[in-house]
Amino acid sequence: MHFSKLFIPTLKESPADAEVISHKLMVRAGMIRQLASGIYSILPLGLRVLRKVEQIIRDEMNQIGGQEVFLPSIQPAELWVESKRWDFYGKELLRIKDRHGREFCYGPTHEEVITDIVRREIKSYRQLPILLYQIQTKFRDEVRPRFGIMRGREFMMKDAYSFHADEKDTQHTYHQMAKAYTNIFERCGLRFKQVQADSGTIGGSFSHEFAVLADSGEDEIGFCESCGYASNLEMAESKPPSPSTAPSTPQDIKEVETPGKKSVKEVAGFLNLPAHQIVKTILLENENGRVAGLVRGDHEINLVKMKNLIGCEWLQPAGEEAFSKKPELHRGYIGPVGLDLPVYADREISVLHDFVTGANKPSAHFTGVQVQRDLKIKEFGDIRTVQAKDPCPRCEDGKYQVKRGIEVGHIFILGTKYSSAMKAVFLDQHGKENAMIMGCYGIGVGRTAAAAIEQNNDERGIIWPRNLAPFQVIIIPVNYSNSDLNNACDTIYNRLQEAGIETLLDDRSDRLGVKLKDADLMGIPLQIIIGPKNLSAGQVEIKVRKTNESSLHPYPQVIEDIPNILKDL
RNA sequence: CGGGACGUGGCGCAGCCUGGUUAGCGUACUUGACUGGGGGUCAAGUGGUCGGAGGUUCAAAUCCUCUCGUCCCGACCA
Repeated sequence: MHFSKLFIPTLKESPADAEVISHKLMVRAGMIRQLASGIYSILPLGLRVLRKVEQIIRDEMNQIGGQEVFLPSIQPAELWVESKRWDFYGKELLRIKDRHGREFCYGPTHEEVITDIVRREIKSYRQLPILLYQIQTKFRDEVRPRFGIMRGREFMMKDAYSFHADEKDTQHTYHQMAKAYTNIFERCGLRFKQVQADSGTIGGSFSHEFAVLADSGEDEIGFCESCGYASNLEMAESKPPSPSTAPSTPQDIKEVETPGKKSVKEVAGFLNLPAHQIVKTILLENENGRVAGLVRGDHEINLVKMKNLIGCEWLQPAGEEAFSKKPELHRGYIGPVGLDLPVYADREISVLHDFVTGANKPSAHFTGVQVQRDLKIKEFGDIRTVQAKDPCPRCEDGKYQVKRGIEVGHIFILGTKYSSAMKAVFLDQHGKENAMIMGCYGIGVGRTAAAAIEQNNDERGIIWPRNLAPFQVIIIPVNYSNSDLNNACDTIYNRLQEAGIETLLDDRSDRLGVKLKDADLMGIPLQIIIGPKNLSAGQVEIKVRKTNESSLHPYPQVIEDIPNILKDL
């Protein structure tokens, strides 16, 4: 392709509203433009990259027997009512009405549609399993879109769904899928981790995320270098505490005045005690009312883990009205002693002695509190968020590390959540009717491309991993109107094209500096720079974007070497 | 949804506090000349009525009210 004919509007400066590096660079490199909050137009250069990601995904999906489909993005409300998600999905579901007033939504995901298709067409265990996937635009009316294409409201996603006759077969596909995802992200040149994850709104029994390690990531990943255990921090297990020996003479419970001392830090400082001798009481609400959670003062409560412990639908911090309705509760002075609520405590609490809690009255705390003697705990469990340097739950000496990650893929086993609700059933060998077991598997296509930029860039621009690069090679003449240079460029260009190497020829009349800056910005892996002095000496310069190293090669022999040079990038 | 900020040619910004000439700068764009190995120089140009509506005033980019949009920080997700 000739640069002068392409629509690649590069920019010298980053737009003011771009925050993360991938967003800035995608806009500057002329890959995307914003239309509205979280809604982007993909320009030619951007589309080339997305197509690369898609092709890798297709390839790996097909490898494990996936069949590509293309489902409607506009979906009738009835299906969503059937799955109970019409109400449950909330405001994120973009709802629309047609001219007859019939309700539809713009699909944020496609479990309903795919389950509907499968239940109509598949009746027998003989037709199972089946794995269908699509690459398509989704719409989620996010509370807060941000980071450019990384968290858009409209975005390109690969979603796959599998249907099975039994659990074992579901798990088989799940593991194949995990392997395929690993292949995909490796081929995309990403550094990532497969981490244990919560199954979130979609529900189900087990689930992994694929997280690309990057500081701009919105997730936190806890992992152990020793044994390889890795989990989203919202699910990461903590190691059970080792039993501590109770002091022979436990302190008596005593009320102390702590005026104005509300936070753990303030109370610990005031009483001259370490933070882990303070027990925090967090007031929460779920569908059944209020509950309390207890964690050590130096720990943070983990709502996801606590929700799973309780087994409730949802769980969130109690709002302000919870305090105004219950005058006996005082913010900063709540404690579990005599608290008339179900109290769930982190396991670490069970080995504490002589600790401090709020006294449920203003400006007072209890000291010398003992678990057995003073507290009524409904259940102990792992409800705290692990921290860096915590011991690994899976091996002897490992310690947690915590890094940020971008969730680019997520795989779930859904069980029969949708198939039961929507009656997707089949007859087994014995002629008995069963609900199909389902799995679902997503990859954010644009997010994957953005994540690749987050991991591969420098002050000059993008450094595309080879397999995602919009072009493999860019030919940059110092002056394309010079006939010698022009000839050499055309020769190289034609030969590379014939060899199936995607090549961009910068035939613009701009000065060299402009062309080099753009080439660096766009991140094309290999630059071939052709100038009059080198050429008359029978040489051209080859520069590797990643290392910024350039070398002179004899022309025209160099043409034969390019494929090999590319291979090593 | 709660908290904060911003909206001035394509892009990046100044002007606003303390209303008052033709709204300014950089860049981009057009034309010409020179130049030609890292966003070059000079010259001449094109392009905005200051997000929108209402108000105050002799006079509003500037003050007030409302509104729309965008971004950032926290609870959700590919």
